[in-house]
Amino acid sequence: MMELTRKGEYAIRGILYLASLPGGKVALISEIAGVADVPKSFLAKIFQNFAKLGLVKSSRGTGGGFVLARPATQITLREVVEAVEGPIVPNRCLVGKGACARESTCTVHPVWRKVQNEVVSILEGITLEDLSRERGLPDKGENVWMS
Amino acid sequence: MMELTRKGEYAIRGILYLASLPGGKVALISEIAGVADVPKSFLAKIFQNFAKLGLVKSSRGTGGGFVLARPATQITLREVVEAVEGPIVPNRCLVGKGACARESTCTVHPVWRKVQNEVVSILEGITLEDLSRERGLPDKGENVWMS
DNA sequence: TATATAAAAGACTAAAAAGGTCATAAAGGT
DNA sequence: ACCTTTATGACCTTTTTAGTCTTTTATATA
Repeated sequence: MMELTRKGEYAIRGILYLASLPGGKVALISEIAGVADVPKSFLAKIFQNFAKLGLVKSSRGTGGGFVLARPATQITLREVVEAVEGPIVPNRCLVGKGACARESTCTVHPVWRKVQNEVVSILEGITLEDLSRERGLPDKGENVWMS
Repeated sequence: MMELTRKGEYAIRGILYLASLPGGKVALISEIAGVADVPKSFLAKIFQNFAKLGLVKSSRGTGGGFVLARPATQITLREVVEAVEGPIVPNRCLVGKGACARESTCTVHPVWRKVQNEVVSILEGITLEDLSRERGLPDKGENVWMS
């Protein structure tokens, strides 16, 4: 249950590479695909979508490529994940008002709502910066991510 | 992302009906399917699996049918969900030791681990009893499930 | 023992989603 | 012009989802 697709993994690896680059440096899709170990034309699709959604900026021709549209501190993991996988919704019941006929009586509903809130808030709390900044060694203590 | 399948929904609705019955009362698959509004032969598969996993007990022939194998207070939503959907694993990386080559360097890893722990602990904290016992009216306050 | 009743098992299917690939077009630089 | 690089859209294969249907096996009861 709840599995990230390959597309999602690829997307994260790709954009994370971009975030690891010195600010403003553009990267070619073939470069990103190489480093992130993702089929090139598949990653291209993913990044074209990122560009549409305003997560990255693209430019064509010589010297073109991709850059983050905003600083890595201002892009959350939630945005990236939702960009590729769609909204985080553990159950059809939660997609929108009236989507589920049972809504008012269903006792499971609030449980899924809570799951949704929990997951969203975890992913919202992590930026690309957090992820591309190398973690301190485990025995140094203070691992922000493990609860 | 993270969507419960129809099978998962059906499973929950079905077993919840069983949990709502006076203890020890058997129900026919056709009865459960009717009440839970699930295609009968599909639900049959689901319940055969539940039986194998020891969530319900089945008996054939006249007077046969299905009963919960344990009291509703001792079956968690986690068990039910994992019985149909498999383990709760937000990312391939988390399925087992060595499943992911990047494991030691991947900074996203701990985030998924945390998501997994959160979700599992929410679902583990809810029993079929909690779900079949009707909730108090919303304005009575104290809704245990909404955070 | 024959019969009706119910779940168990397994084969089968259609439709959708996942996971790509490829050819061509359009834009930008030299 | 020509080369580089992204954009777009058509296409494809494999896997998963969401079932159905038939046959078999177990059980109670007349």
